[in-house]
Amino acid sequence: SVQLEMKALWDEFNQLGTEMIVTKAGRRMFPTFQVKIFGMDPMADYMLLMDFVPVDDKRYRQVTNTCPVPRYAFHSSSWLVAGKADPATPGRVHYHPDSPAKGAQWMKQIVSFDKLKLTNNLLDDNGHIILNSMHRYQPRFHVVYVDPRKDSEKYAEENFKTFVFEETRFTAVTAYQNHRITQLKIASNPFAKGFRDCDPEDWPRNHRPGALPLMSAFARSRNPVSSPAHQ
Amino acid sequence: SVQLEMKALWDEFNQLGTEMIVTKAGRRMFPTFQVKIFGMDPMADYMLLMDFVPVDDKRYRQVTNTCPVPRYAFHSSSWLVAGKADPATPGRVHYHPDSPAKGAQWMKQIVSFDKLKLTNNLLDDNGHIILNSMHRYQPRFHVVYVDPRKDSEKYAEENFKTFVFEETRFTAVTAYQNHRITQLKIASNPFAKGFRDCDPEDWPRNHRPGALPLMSAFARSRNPVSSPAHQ
DNA sequence: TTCTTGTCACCTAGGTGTTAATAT
DNA sequence: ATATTAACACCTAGGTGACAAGAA
Repeated sequence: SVQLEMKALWDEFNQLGTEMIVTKAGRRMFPTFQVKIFGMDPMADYMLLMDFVPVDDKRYRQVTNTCPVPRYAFHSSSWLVAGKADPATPGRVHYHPDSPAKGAQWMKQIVSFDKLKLTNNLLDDNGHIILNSMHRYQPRFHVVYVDPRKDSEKYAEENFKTFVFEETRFTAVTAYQNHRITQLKIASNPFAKGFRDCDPEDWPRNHRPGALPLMSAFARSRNPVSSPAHQ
Repeated sequence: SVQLEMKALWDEFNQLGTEMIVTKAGRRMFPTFQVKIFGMDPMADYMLLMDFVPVDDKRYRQVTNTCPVPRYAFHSSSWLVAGKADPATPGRVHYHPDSPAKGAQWMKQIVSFDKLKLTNNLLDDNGHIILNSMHRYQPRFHVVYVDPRKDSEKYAEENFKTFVFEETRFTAVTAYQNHRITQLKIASNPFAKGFRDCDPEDWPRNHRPGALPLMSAFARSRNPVSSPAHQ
């Protein structure tokens, strides 16, 4: 069995509609996909990998807020279907760089996919995961038992196990669309500390799930709740 | 067979008498021990590891230069035997973190031991290599073939191969003793760039073996050649 | 108008020798 | 006198969102 790490943080992002930046050079995910694994054979070899499947066949676009009141005249509020998905990207797979390794090795600490990078470059030759911007994806985690038997291909089915955590779904974007996502990233990603404007001490040390994310009063006051948009 | 990388740099250090810093927290080696490997079975598993053996049973001390002429009144010039070695340190071993891996994996790129750290802390619990300061050591590189046979212990001898490069010998120190070693480290280690005082562009790009190391004229003028000391 | 790209200041994380203080 | 330690400034290396300019 597999347990998602930082589930509370994933939930918080998922509630707002997680966005992940894709760039030509490749961008890491935040939160990072990390799991604790249980129940492996300590002496057997396993490969760990991830892939990403489209959640639907839709392309998204940003809803423009045309409210005339100045204080609401910022940007946008929620997602709108913009048509059929773009042609599928090469369905790449990311092997955890420690693969293959013994079950004991995998289980004795958190397995972190922090080397995994997302790109929108269809011609990428760095082995990064290629995604279409403005499309939604579901990360999947796979465990492959390295079967020592000579005819191991026959048992491919039973040596393969997939785990899906719906709270890790996200929209690939080239720039953040939802300002609250931006603020939550800034508040919780150590590498974005330079953009914080309050309570630098309080995160993530004293963070309790359900507590308000650390945003400036300004950020907190606007963009109240994203609600489904009807055309 | 195994080929030492950066041999020219190792030779240059060795000619001056290589010193490696040891600290409580652990210090990397510079130059880093790196090798190219040939002739493995691409499909077989191997473990790669290093250890360090005392070159002799001597303890060293610095020769004090008592020359009264001011311009030579700096510090020291060469090494002197100071007595029998201190009690042996725990003979630790450093496994390359990618171990075990297939021969094909090891051979397709340079194998670098840049995670290896040296410490003088006898109680170290970070798995670092423990050495006595002011003692000389010979790094050794070992390749272990992971024998799939059930009674593999019987073949331990033939599945084990050791490589020694004498030019990688060094004296463990807590602070540099030979100023020319300091200067060569500063000139060739990118992390010490902040201490360079000339030709910042010229190293190591245009470095030819045998060329003078980049030192300030001041450093070059003093400490001319270390010669063996007789008591 | 909407989306993408490249550059940037500002971070994290950690590897350098220097230096002054301390230990032996 | 010699050896060790700890704090420090200055690097490498690379992960952030902001922003302005460009592309579709």
